[in-house]
Amino acid sequence: MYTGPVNNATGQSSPDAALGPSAYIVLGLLSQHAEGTSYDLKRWADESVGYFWTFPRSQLYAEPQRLVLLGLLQEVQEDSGRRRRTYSITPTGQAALTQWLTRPAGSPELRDLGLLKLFFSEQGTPEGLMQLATEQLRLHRARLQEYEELLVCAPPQHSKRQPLAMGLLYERASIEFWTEVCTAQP
Amino acid sequence: MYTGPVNNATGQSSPDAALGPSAYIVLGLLSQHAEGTSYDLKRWADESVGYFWTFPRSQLYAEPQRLVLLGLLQEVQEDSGRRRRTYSITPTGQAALTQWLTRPAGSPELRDLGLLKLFFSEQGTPEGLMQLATEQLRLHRARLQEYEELLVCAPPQHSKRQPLAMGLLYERASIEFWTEVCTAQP
DNA sequence: TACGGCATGTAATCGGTTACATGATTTA
DNA sequence: TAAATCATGTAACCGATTACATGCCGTA
Repeated sequence: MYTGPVNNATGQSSPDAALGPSAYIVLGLLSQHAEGTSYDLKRWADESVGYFWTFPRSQLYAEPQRLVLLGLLQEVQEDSGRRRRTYSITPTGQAALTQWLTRPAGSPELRDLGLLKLFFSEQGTPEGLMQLATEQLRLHRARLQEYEELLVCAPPQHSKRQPLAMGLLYERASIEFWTEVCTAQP
Repeated sequence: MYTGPVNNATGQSSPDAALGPSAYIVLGLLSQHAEGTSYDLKRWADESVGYFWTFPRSQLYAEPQRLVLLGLLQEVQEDSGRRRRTYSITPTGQAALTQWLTRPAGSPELRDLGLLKLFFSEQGTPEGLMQLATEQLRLHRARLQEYEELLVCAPPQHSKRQPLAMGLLYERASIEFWTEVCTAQP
């Protein structure tokens, strides 16, 4: 039985309690690079986290605005021309970022559309299944090659090379898997 | 037992091109099992696709409603007691499902919060990083064990065992990876 | 100077998540 | 029969995606 509304909030919410991952991507990128516009963020993301975590460009316009309102970012807007906004991280923002790093990350999911289709593949034709498998093989092979090239010129820091290493392991596993799917077809 | 009215839609057959993955999960599950309530869907999902693609329970109330409006599902509501809704797939829905299967799935993403934190781990402490790595190791090991047990009693069809096989590969790769992260720390 | 591509932003919409709420059934 | 648990639904909010627009700049 429900005994009434539980409202234990004092109206003073912990500032960064419920930020999404993309908020921390913005904070993280602005912590590495001193400052940047939404467009800069887009470029930085595309060649780093973008390889395993993507989102549309418009997020990088909306998200910083929210973070400014929360005091985690500081914004400077040109007063002429394009009036573009340049963001930088505040001490509060930096604190929120490092505090986020200490919280557990939880269990990741594969969330793979290809696997989903495979799971329901009985509803389709064997040819369709084969198409799916060969498409996935092609994509994973391309990804793998891309990663191998990236690894050559990747920055020396562990934190930047390691995710790439996981990418390699994942792509190789995927290639093994879809190859197996291909050959297991009657 | 089910005496309620059939809620049928205007069946506008305009392109279903823009349905999200969860729509197809619902369609797929209702294609395998003849019919079911939202709660049934939840149970089926939890013990099948739920291992690599999760979503909150409330989705399984909202999504079928949308699909009924589109004419892809048929709904029968009890007229007494809980007035619960039982859904079944229509021929149109079945067609939408099989057609979805033929469309390319695209490149999957890791979208792993742990990797994200690792990527930004320079902003934190070495101890925090070690915590992250050991947490991830623990979670992946638990997942791996779960999958191995599932494999024993999994249904014989390829389409159901194969995603599990990918799960095994992924978990093993992840364990290898986070172990390496642990030992690479100074 | 016209054009194409790079850069920059907003609005509308919708799916997904969280929180709220209650009915029905089993069990202590 | 009270309590716990299973089962079922709705509402509000918000992040994320899509679509819409337009400004600036290098170069042909």
